[in-house]
Amino acid sequence: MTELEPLRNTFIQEIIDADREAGRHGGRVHTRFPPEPNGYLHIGHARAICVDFGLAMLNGGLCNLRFDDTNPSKEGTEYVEAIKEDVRWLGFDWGDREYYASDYFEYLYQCAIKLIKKGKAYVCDLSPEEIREYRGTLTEPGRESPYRNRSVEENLDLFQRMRAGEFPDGSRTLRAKIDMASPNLNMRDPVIYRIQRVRHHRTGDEWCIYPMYDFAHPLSDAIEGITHSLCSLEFEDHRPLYEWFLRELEIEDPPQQIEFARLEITHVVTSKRVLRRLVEEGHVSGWDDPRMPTLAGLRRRGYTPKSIRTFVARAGVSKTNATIDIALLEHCVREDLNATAPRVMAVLNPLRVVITNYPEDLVEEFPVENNPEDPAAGHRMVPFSRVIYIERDDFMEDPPKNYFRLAPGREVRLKGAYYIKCEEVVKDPETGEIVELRCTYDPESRGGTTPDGRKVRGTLHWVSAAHAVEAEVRLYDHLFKTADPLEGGDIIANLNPDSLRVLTGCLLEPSVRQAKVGDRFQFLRHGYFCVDRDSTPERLVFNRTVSLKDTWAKLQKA
RNA sequence: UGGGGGAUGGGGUAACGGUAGCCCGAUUGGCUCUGGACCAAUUAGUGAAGGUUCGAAUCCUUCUCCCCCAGCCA
Repeated sequence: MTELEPLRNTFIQEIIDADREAGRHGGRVHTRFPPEPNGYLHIGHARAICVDFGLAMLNGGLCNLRFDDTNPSKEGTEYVEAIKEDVRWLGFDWGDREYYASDYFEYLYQCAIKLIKKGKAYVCDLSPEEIREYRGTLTEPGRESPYRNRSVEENLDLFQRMRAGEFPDGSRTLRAKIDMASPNLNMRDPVIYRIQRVRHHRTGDEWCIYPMYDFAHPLSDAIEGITHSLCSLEFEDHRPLYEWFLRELEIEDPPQQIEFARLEITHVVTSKRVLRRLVEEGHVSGWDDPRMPTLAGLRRRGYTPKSIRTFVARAGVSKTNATIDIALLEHCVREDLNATAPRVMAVLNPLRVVITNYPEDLVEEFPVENNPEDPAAGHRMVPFSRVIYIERDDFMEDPPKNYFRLAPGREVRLKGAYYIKCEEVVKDPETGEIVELRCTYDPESRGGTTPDGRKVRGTLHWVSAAHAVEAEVRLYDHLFKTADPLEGGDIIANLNPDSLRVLTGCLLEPSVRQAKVGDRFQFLRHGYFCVDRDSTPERLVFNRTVSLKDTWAKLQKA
C-alpha cells in the first residue's frame, strides 16, 4: 500500500519516531481502530482506519479492531458485521485481533473495585439532573456530592449491589473521585459506571451496570498492549482523565493518547445523526445509497478502496480542523479508474443516425482498445452497421465555432470506425424535434484515418442499433448543493435536487452484456460507471461513480 | 470573562533559525482516434503588531479570529 506512504509525513509519525528513539514501549507500535457498533462507517472513519492501520503497517506494528460496545442501548450485531465488511473492503486486516470492550467487563469491574479500595471512586446517589447541577459550569467550579465521602466498605457494598441489580436504572452511579473544582469538566468526578437494564448484544443480561467510555477506553488499550491510542480532537480534554485511570490503576508501560482532526469534506455530511435522518426521512434510498458518504455507499457508487486510501493519505493528517475539497476525492477515483477501468461506448441520450451510403445488411467489426493507458488490456471487437446511435449532445444544428462535433455538413470520426458527414436533419413535423440524422461515410476512413491524412477534430462514440444493449443509467451528483451542507441551518434545504438523474433507454455496445455487479467501466467521454446491485441480465443498471472532466461543459458555461 | 486546541496561496499539507515546497483546484498553451488522460507554464501564501537575530513561518511578547468541553453518549 504505497499510497499510504504520505502518512509518514505526519506529526503522529514524528511522535512514533521519537518514542522509538527513546526506546519507549520496547520499540513497539501497536494501534487500534475502535468503532462503536451503532452505525455505518463513513468516509470520515476512513481517515481513522487508514491512520490506525496504516501507521501500524508503516512501522512494522499491529492494529487491532476493537468494538467499543459499552452502551448497549445503541449498539447491535448488525453493525459489527457491516463494520467488519467495510474495514476489510478498505483493505485492512486485523488478523485474529478482533476485540470487544465488552470482553473486558469483568476486568473493568475489578478495576473499579480497586479504585474504590484506593478511595478513588465512590457510589453516588445523585440523580442525573443533580449531577449536572453539582458539576458547575465552564466558569464556576462544581460542588462535591454529598455521597462523596462514603466509606470504602459502604462503596464496595453498594457497588456490588449495583452489579447485583438491587437498584433501579439511573438511581446510582459509580464516580471517580478527582476534583470538583478542576477547570477541566471531565475531571469533576466523572461517572464511570451507570445502571442500565438493557440487553447487550454480546453479554446479554449478564450485566446491568455498564462502564463509561472514559473508563473503559484506556483500560481496554492497556489490556491489548496498545502503544499509541489515536483518536479525534474532541478527546483532547479527556486525555488527563485517560492518564488518570492508567496512573491510579498502576498500569505499566501505559498507552498514550494522541489526537488528530476528523476528516471533513465539502458537500458532504458525516454526522451519524444527520445520515440517519436522511435515511429515515427517505431523502436517500438507504445507508448504501450511492450518494451516501458511507463506505457502503461509496462502494456501491463504484469507488475503489485504493482511491479512498490515496485520498486520505493525500489529504494528510493534522490537528487543524480542515474541510477537504471533494474534488480531491473525485480526482483520486479518476486517477485509479483511468488506469484500470476498461473503456466501453455507451450512448446515454441516443440520436439515430442512418448512414445512407453504407450497405443495408453489412456488419463490420472494429477493434477498439480496452484501455489506452494500459496496452496489456488489449482490445475488443465492436460491431458497426448502417444504423447507429450517437449522443444527442454530439449534434448541433447551429453550432458555435468552438464546437468540434457533428453539425450539418460537418465531418466527424466515429471512434474506431469511419468518418461520417451529416447530410440531412430529419425532424418531427409536429414538434420540430430532431429524430434522425442522415449521414454519409467515407469508405477510405476505415479504422479511423484516411490516406489523405485530413484532420477531423471530433471523435464520437457510437453504438450499432442492431447490436446495442439497453440499460438504465443513474447519474449521481453531490448530495448537497452547498459546499457546507449546514449553511443556513437547514440541511434538508441544501439537498441537491439533481443529485440523482435516472436515464432509461441508454444504448451500450454489446460487450457489456456479460458485466457483473460491481464491474467498473469508463463510458467513453462520459465518466466511470459500475454495475449496480439492482442490475439483472435482462435489465442492466449502471451507477455513475464520477464524470470525466468535461472542458466542453466548462466552455459552455462561460 | 474557566480549560483544552488551532491559524502557511482558492482548498489541503510540508519546511523544526538559513532558497516557502508538494497535492487538489483555477487559468493558459501543447498533444491526442475520449473536449478524457498526459505534458508544460501561470496564478497565488506564512492571521496582526512589536521584539530577539547576520537571518524568523519557525524563538519571545501582545493581540485577533476559529474549533472543542457543562451526557448516567462515544
